[in-house]
Amino acid sequence: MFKLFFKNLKEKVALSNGEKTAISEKLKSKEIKKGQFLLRANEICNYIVFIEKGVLRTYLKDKSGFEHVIFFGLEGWTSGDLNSFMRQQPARFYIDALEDCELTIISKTDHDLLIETIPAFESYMRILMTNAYMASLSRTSDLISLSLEERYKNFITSYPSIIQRVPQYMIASHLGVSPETLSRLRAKIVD
Amino acid sequence: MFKLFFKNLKEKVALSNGEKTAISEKLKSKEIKKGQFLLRANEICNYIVFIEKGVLRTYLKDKSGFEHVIFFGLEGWTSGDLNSFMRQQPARFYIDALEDCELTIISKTDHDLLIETIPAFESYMRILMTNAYMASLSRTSDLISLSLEERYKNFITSYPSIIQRVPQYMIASHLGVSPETLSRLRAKIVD
DNA sequence: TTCATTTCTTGACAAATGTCAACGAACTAT
DNA sequence: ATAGTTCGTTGACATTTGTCAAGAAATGAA
Repeated sequence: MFKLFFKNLKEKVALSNGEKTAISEKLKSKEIKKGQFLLRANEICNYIVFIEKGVLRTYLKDKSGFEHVIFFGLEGWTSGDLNSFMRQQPARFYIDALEDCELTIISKTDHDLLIETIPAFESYMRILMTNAYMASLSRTSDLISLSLEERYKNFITSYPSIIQRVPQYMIASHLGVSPETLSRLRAKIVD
Repeated sequence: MFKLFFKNLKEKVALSNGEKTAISEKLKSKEIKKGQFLLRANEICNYIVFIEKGVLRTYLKDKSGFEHVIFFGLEGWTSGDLNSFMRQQPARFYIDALEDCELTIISKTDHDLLIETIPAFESYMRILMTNAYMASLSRTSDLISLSLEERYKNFITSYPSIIQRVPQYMIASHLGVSPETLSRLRAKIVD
């Protein structure tokens, strides 16, 4: 139970047995099937999730109803609408399962409690947020400064497993272009 | 000294006088003049900075030498190449002053020490990183899902003071378009 | 003020990407 | 295996944005 979560946690912070137990008591497991939603826009995001198994997609809809993928979550990653979770405000994102998923989840109440009572947990969250921020900045930098071809090649080499597990039109959306444009790029690259 | 920094800090975490003094001892002030660089790509980012006064610009150069603005920092914001700072690796970003700046700075060594010895400081950094991540995600979402016109209007209403203090071609770069395109958009909006 | 520099605008054209539609391939459920 | 659905590719054309060049406007320095 929570196996990958604790593996990840222990890679980032030192943890006594007592702390591990205390954290453990606040965690819950949740399964969702392919196609099901973990969260929809305008709902309140009640927990952050750690992905033990499966693939989650986070996306938003623009005012024309078009979906834009914000990110994919694989085993070992965390997911959730952080803004909604932290501020308990309506979510901007939808999160659904692209494969059957096993998740470890922490509610807002328990998150706040663990932050206050277990310094190692606050350290963990700080490191998680710092890494997430750096990754997000890198994404923005790529979006703004690289050509589509460069972004696509980066993506393939950085996340080869996502390519295997996610339909191409969602990859296109994550790269910020239409499915047709990505398809044509791929045809061009083969030459 | 460090006035705005402590104001900001105290808004986010409770702080005893002893803690304030301990943090205070690790801070330094730095001034840089308009046009000077705080950091260049490939250098190591040795400190994170808190802006007491002035405007900083963070940007990167693509392989053609074109500059792309990642963000602007105003009074009350923090800046630095976080990835370079945290991992002590070569920076991807340039940071320069668009106005004369007064900065409060923390070195990597002192940052690490404060994180380890003062829980309130780690809380502060966690909150800072969480907010930065949420802001970055929001930027990515906007970039990927909004039209240029929507992004520009958002920018104007969210950061009216930046419009006053920063040349338009840098705003264009931040929005991810050429100066000419933004100029034409503005001409269109006037109608 | 006056000159030099930087910034902004505008036009003409090129390149990249989007949109719509058709079709075929791949996948799924029965 | 088959029928229905989803996904990927391709073509034709529209739209958006970029590029290059020229000149106007704004800014800053002497």
